[in-house]
Amino acid sequence: MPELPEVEITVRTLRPKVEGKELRALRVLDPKIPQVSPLLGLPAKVDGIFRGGKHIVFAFPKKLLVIHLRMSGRLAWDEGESVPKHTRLILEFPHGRVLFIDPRRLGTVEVMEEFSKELGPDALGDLSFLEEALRESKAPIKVWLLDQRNIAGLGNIYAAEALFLAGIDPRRPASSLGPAEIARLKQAIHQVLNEALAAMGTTLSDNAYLTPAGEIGDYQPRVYGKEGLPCPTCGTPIERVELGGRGTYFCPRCQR
DNA sequence: TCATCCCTGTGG
DNA sequence: CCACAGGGATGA
Repeated sequence: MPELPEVEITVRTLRPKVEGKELRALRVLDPKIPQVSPLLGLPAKVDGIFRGGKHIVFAFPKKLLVIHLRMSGRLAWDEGESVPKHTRLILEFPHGRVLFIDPRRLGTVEVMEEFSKELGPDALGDLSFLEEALRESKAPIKVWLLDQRNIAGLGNIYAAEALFLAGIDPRRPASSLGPAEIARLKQAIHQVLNEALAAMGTTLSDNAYLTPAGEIGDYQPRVYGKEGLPCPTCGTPIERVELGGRGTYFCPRCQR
């Protein structure tokens, strides 16, 4: 579910709630999740919360608590008492709590000394590295963009959306993109991510993603999930193919 | 570089 | 019932 914009919105929403606050206790409700509580030495003050690719990092004076939401996870800020269905972890603060809710149980929770993941440059940052990096891979550009070691933050929705805006066929080998196409791609990635941030992310029909405040994201994909529907630009039916095992949506006329 | 697996839920 | 799902680690 969550890609860079959803994770970034999550972090921004939680920041004023948890930064500088004391984490009193941590309750693990799912045996799949490791007992991280002793590792953190609670209670402990949250120095900061930040995003690393799609990871959410709670920074304590000596340790980091790193959460990845994977497909169906989300964090919620809650000041009530009830425990919603699929709650896997609860971070207890004096004035409220953070709930990790994850129906599919694919999300991960770990404690690290320092943040070290094999992540490429952040998708929101300077993308000038793409010129050279794309030359070295024959993988389909869509598959390349989804590999977090290449570029961090894009997922299945926004990779498809960026390629649509750039007018690039997702099946094209990365190394086949010319300078003008790469320039369009860089611009399109930033545009799509910034649009999604402004919209507070994307909430699909299943409502799996909500901000920590419980609000939906208003981003409206142009091609993702739109198989058979008319392309917003030219009206040609959107097609779906499988790339790297993931559903991939594109306009066969606008994207070449 | 690919399939397979991890899980559970939903929609056709 | 089967297909599919905003992600990623793993092993062949």
